[in-house]
Amino acid sequence: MNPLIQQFKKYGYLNEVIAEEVEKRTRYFFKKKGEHFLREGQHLSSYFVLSTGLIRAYFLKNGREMNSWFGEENQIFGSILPVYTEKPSFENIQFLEDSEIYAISVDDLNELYRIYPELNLIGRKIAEEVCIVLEERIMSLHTESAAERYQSLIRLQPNLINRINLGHIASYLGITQETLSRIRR
Amino acid sequence: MNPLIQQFKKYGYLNEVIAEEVEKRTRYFFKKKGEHFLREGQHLSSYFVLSTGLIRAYFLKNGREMNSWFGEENQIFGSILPVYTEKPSFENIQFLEDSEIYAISVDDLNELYRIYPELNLIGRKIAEEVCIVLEERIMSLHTESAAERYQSLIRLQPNLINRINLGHIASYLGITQETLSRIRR
DNA sequence: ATACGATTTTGATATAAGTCAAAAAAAGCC
DNA sequence: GGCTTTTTTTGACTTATATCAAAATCGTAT
Repeated sequence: MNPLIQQFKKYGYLNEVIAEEVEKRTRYFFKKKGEHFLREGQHLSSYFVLSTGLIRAYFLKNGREMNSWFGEENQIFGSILPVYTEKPSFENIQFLEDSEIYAISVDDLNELYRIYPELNLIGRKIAEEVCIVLEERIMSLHTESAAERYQSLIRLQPNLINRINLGHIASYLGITQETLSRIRR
Repeated sequence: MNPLIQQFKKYGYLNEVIAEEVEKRTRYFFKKKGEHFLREGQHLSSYFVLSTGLIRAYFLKNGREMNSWFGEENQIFGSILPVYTEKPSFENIQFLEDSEIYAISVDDLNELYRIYPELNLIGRKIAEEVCIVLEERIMSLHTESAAERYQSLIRLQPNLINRINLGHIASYLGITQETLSRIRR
């Protein structure tokens, strides 16, 4: 059973028939550190899971890279936004470590939603859980100082601190790396 | 057909049977300006729509009110978070104008999801659309200056500026009202 | 061990936004 | 219309964080 199906099963019952259909449409990739999964402008939406590795999503703002999120092993994530807006993605997705990735395209997934409507239960719960994560991030950006945001990150994703360099973390927090260095001290 | 059902129908097909069941479970309220719909600590999750009126969600941070969002007519919104975390809501919801509100409790909705699994399609699309709105807010808080965030608000919800006082808007933007007053000038 | 590039820290200064206090303007109310 | 309360603006000063420059440290390949 591939890791993507394992993730789906966390959110609701997935019968054998549907699991088999997801399996058929799942693609496996091995990518080396530094490679990109998605580049800005490509319109390749998908949900995916890493069995090993680490990933970041970033976009360009005034020519500067800004990290929007990091992903570790056994979390489900994806770029959903472009699917609905029909705009090309402004998001870049890059591997920060050698990674094994299992992905299903949103086109394939939409086909499965159509054929097996009960799969929408899982899709709904995933989206609702994403909402909660996004709300926490909003709270953090809205109300916390730079130092507090750093503490929140440590609380929510403690492993990241040891796997990701200071510049990337600072950009995720919306501060400069000099400021983060001073906070750490 | 109540406004809540109208909103649901924007996201996908809703047959007569299900629409009737939603109708039965919809509650109507009239609330005067200043009244609360939800207060912190109450665990009454629901989706709702205003046919007339204006609403704000806020929470307390160091004894100070911080606005997290505003809602106008014919938008669907709700406090979903507490349902999943099983924690009491930290969110307060208050009417900024006399309002007519149509609400369905999340308990009722979950019952309908169970009986009519095809309703999950609509639930999924609503949650996915909420994700997009939240992502825009994150981008704004993450990358923009106070003045730019004010411009973004004007772009996304232009009516609010005329209906909501400066203090509330400043708190939503994460700045003081003195700063917003200076930005406006 | 040495040397190289990448990453992190430190220092000096600049800027955006906050704080506190008060005045001005607008909105409600009898 | 005049009075009170709320909202918005203005001013002086403070603080958090950014910027620019340089030094120190770390990681890794030779």
